[in-house]
Amino acid sequence: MSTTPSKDARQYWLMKSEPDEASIDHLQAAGELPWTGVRNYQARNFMRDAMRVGDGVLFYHSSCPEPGIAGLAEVSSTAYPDETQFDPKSPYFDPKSKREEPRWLHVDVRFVRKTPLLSLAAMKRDPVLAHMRTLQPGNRLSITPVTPEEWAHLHALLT
DNA sequence: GCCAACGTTGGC
DNA sequence: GCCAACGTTGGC
Repeated sequence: MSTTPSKDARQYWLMKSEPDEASIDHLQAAGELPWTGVRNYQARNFMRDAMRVGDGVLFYHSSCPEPGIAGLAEVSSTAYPDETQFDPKSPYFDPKSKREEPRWLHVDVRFVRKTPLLSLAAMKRDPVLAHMRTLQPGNRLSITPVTPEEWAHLHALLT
C-alpha cells in the first residue's frame, strides 16, 4: 500500500473574485464561467500545472464590504489561453503576449452551490485554519491551494 | 482613501 | 543579476 497520494486525488483551491466583477450569484446564473484575468504567474501556474477537472473550489469574495467564502464550485476545464490578453479594449490586455505564445491561461469554473458567507474574520478566528495559505500574512495570491484537512473542515462549516 | 506587502519592470 | 521605482492587491 502506497502512502503517497494518488495523482488522481481531488485537490482543493481557494479562488478570489471581486463580487463587482464576478460574484457567486453571477456564477450561479451562468452555471459556468471562464476564470479570465489572472495576471500573476504563480496563480497561472497553479491553473496550468496543478488543477484538474473536478477539483474543489472555495469561491471567495474579495475587495468588498464583507470579504469571505460565499460558495462552492469546481474546476470544469483544463487551462487554455485567456482571450482577454489579446483584446486591446480589455482591462486585462497584455500587449506583450503573442498569440503564438500566450502568456496567460485560465480554467473554467462550474457552480456547485452558494453557502452562508464565512467571513474572513471568522476564518482568522478558526484555529484549524491558522495555516491556511490564503490567511498567511502578506499573501496576495488570488488562487491558493487548500489542504484536504482544511477543505473537510470548511465543508462541514459551510452547510 | 490609506497603506503595507508583494510582484514586475527595466536600467545598469 | 541587482535593485529602485512603480504598480497592484486587498483589508481596513
